[in-house]
Amino acid sequence: MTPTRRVTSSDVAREAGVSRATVSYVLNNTPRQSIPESTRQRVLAAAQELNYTPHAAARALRAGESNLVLFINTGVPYGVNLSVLLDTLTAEVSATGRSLVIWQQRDPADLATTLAHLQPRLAIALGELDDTQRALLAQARIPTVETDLGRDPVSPDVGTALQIQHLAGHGHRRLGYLTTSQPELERFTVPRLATARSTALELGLTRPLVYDVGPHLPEVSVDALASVLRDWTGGAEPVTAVACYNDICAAACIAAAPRAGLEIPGDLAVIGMDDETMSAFTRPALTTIRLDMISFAEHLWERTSAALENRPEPGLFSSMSFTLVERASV
Amino acid sequence: MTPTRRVTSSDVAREAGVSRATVSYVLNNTPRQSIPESTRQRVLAAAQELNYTPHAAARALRAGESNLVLFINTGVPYGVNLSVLLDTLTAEVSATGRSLVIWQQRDPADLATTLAHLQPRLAIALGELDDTQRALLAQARIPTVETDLGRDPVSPDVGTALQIQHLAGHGHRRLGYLTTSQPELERFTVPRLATARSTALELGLTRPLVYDVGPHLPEVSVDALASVLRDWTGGAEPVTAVACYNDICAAACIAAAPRAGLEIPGDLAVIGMDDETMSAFTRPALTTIRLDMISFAEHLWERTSAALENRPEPGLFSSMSFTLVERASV
DNA sequence: TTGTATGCGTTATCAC
DNA sequence: GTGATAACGCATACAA
Repeated sequence: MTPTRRVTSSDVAREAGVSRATVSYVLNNTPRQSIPESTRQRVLAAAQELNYTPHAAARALRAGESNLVLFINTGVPYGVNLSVLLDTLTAEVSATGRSLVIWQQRDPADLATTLAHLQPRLAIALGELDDTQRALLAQARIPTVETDLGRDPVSPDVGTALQIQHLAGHGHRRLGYLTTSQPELERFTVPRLATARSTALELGLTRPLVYDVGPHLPEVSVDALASVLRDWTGGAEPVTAVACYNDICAAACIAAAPRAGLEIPGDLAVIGMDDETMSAFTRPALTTIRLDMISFAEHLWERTSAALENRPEPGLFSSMSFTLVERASV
Repeated sequence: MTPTRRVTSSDVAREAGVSRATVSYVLNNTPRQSIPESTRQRVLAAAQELNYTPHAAARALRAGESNLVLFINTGVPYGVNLSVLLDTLTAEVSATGRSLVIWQQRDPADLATTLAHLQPRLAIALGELDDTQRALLAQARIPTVETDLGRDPVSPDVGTALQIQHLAGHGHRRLGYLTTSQPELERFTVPRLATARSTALELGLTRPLVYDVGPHLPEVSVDALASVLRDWTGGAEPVTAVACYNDICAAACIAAAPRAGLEIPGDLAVIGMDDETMSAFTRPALTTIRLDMISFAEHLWERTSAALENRPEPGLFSSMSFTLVERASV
């Protein structure tokens, strides 16, 4: 492991017997500059031979901007959906010669350091930024797109609407809704609950009963949930179906039902959201809503690169990308 | 949005009535240079006022190295575990004044571009790199730590061993093992299977029967699995317990059992791995192995920063960090 | 084709 | 002790 110096464009220039300027022109295919083929080949060969890679920092310094796109995850827990989003976005961004880089937020205040280290050209925030962070990004003049998972800020919440419509389509009039109070998820839970309510209203259903399973999804008490289900289904006007914030809530609900003496879907229908991998293996298998994350990622990048190039914003995210996954719980 | 120029150290110097050198000395607390308090205050005030942030690229160019630590995810799907690992590692790294940045690998060949853009000081790879990638990192002289999720390359695979021991402790002598052939997961599946076999051997159990549920976890056929379970449990020497590569396989197994006329845990015990969130809500609730990802992340960073500072490698990852989560499926 | 200036922060060296 | 000058790191693009 000899501590060899970095290969710079000077090395290539010397090797090829030309100036550094020429090296730069050849390697960047500068259009305004014609280079004879023979020289070009010599330079290319030298670069190849020495395994030359331009120094990113120097390039960024000179260009005044970097090639990085920063993805800020404010705390949305990872699942298949986020996984696919990140995958697709990464490919999309790298196709433009840039790199997508993900930053997992712990302390919002650390954003300053991260920005200073990275100097991204662009930022995509999943979840909600606070005002200090927005100011920071604005001050650094980094165009930023804030987004929800599968929801364009201006698009309607099609997923939740689909849940309610599906239940109504099966004749259910009195619904329950399971939500969570996990703080990082507020940005998602609040609008989903609102959509559930308004869709039920539009469809002429009664106002859904709501239960908050608590702030920590892995620790949902199945017994407490069972007793809620008993209450909901026991009265004069029993709830016959439950829509859930996500598949984890739904799985808990499916686990709780038998303890309340309820059979699914006979006594109680349950619909989830997100189509997590394990949802295919609950008993009965969970009916849920799947979002085509690939097209959402493409839409998101469309919006982002529009911001980058001062193009007009693209239209709404297509509602066709939400599909009902019909299994056995409704 | 006035296209104001960036604030540079020259601006601060002018504002404070000193030279750029002095600004640098003050802002970096350079030990070899004494600065009187009055000057220091003036510089600090000016920097504050102008909201000065040093240009990362310029600094990196000068220093010859960046403050970035690159986390390369070669394709491990996101779940709670990875989520916690990333969270913890991010905090750990940022405590040292660096930034952890995550790169989701799509095309292994894109690593070259990413490295060129980022010039990370250090790399941590989750999953297996190919030789081209290793060469690339070596050539760029970026110290790299390759790792598995929860398994130090030199530590024994305690998790899988625990699974088998737990089943043996409950009197099971004939085991089945469920694995997957998803290519990105090979790095995990192969050693786990090997450990399952060797542990069974050590414990005097019969050699486990193995079934591969296929390359794509979300599409496991529950029916096919049910028929395998029938085979396994039907012979003269029936399998009485199944250990699974992960909780998803285990959930599929729990879903398949009733179709094979098997009751869990009465006729067949099932144990998973990873303690996914939904595992608490299967029926019966899944017994599984949890890894304390926080301590694993700390260990990983320990190892990584040792590589960085040429300190000796720390010891093995403590096996105490694996715990059995006893629920109802064994 | 090439010399040279430019972008920005850091630090060795030197002057007061 | 205090602070300024100047050179350096590397790639790029204009003028010659």
